[in-house]
Amino acid sequence: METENNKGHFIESIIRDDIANNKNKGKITTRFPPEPNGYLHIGHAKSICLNFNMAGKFNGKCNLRFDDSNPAKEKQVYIDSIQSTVNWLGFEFGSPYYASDYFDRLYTFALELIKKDKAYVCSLTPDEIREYRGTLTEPGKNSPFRDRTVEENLDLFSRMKAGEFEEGLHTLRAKIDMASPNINLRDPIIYRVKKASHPRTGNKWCIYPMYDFTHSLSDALEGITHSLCSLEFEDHRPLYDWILDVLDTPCHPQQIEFARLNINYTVLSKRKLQRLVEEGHVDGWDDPRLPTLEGIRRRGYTPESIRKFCELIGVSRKESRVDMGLLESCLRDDLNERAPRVMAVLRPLKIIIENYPEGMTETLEAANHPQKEEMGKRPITFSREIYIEQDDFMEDPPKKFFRLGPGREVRLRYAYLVTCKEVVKDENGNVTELICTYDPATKGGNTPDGRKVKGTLHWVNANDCLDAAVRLYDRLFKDENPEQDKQDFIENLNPASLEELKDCKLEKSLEQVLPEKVYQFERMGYFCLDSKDSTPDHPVFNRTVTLKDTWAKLSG
RNA sequence: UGGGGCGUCGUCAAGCGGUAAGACACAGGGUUUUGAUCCCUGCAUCCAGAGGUUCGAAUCCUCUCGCCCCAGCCA
Repeated sequence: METENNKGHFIESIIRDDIANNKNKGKITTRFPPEPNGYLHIGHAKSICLNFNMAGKFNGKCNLRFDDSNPAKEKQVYIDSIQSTVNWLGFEFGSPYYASDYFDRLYTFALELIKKDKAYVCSLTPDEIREYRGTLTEPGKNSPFRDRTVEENLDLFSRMKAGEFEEGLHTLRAKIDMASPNINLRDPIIYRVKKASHPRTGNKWCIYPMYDFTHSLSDALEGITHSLCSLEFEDHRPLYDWILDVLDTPCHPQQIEFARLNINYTVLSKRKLQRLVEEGHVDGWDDPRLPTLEGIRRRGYTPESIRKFCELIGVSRKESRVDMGLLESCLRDDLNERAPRVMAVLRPLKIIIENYPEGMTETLEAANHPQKEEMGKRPITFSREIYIEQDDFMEDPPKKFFRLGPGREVRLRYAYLVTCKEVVKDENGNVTELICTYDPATKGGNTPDGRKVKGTLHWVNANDCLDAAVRLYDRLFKDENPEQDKQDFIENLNPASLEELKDCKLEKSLEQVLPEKVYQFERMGYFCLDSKDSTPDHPVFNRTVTLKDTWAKLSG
């Protein structure tokens, strides 16, 4: 799949060089460090693939580590969901790691910092801290508590840990430089009091380490060699390095930043996704319209297609917005290979074949995949009454329309050639039924006389089919970039992102299928059983993705 | 008008001083019992702009322009 001399993206180049120079003894260890405060989305998939693939490619290891240092936002459900999602994507991580498992060691590191006079307990209020921090263009000023003695700091910090102080009264701050042009270096807070119960450590702690402190040290403790993160952490790298330089740590991982993923016609920020769910614009975190991995999975996306997508988009430092069409293309590519073909009529129009014997039923053979004989064949039944797609008939068709019309002949896939003899309408002039004739010589859809038929339609036997509901999904937003400032992205929601068809007729073989198994409804797209709302009595199918549709493009 | 980044085809993205890969999209054509798949073909004389260095620059230098990130006791 990849050429031998392909050097890969810039991170891969760095890793190759490091291995060539025997840095870290030639070992590679990466990590995927989600905070368990939400569900994973396709943007996380990029990071997951990057980290696991780099480790895999160079005989290394990738840790799944929960960055759980803020109990106010984190929950066990997210921890569970994240693990199963990473596994579903196809990556093995053994047992997960938790930053919370390092709380004791992190506390000891904080003590070390204090003893080295590189940290102090600050008793400014939150407002004062902000004030003292300065602005983007003005330097900050030193906290009046900056010169507390080591003893005093040790005492105060241990009392913070003991729970003697309420939230907001004291913080532990790194003593760096209040005049630094990099705001992250203006004595960043590294510990705060938070009297919250933690999903894993319960009430053991009432002080919790901040991200920069936790992350750099967790990386070092795990022997991470390459700490890959997104661009917005670039400004944090000096702090990451400062912490690891000042403290006596097992190693000093290299932080490398890359651009996070953006995709058009959707949003990929936890906050925005959360709003969509909480305000009820979608039906939960696993709504098939959402770019969450649980949503995408329910929709019918395969892990393989997501991994392929992540490979194709590349890794760079340029902020970009990838075309949703590429994701869909990866999906179709994969589904085209593995999805069995089947026939289903979504908007039924009844056809009566007047010269076909009443009460007769024939069993015909249909291929499960036109290009893959090994996928076998299945029986389908045919009778006097069948359904075809409403869109496959036009009373007054344009010349380029080669489906059914009055007097026209088409092929019913795997069955017979039929000709439309009569159009039956109701009192409002709506077409309700078609009377056709069939040519017995064309069984199987063959034309022994060699005559050409342009159109081949899918159909379902009216006397031997399954009733089902089918959900047609479209993009969630109308605009390519729903996050444009000025307007609220909610206003950009596509009102037609979900259309539910309730009177669909499916071929009988679909009777006992499992969710996540995707089928191609020939000429209609790829579909799978919904994992949540489907019941044996009332099956519900989701449209995973449409087929490429040249005709739709031509006909507007 | 503080600091840190980024600007190569419509969208991603290779390229690392030797004369613009690839993918998606798009446009033509062929095959086809899915207007699907598959198969051909085309698609940046040009790399944000302007100067400069060089035999030679998207690649080096200078300046200009544009966009993104940072002032949570979030990560």
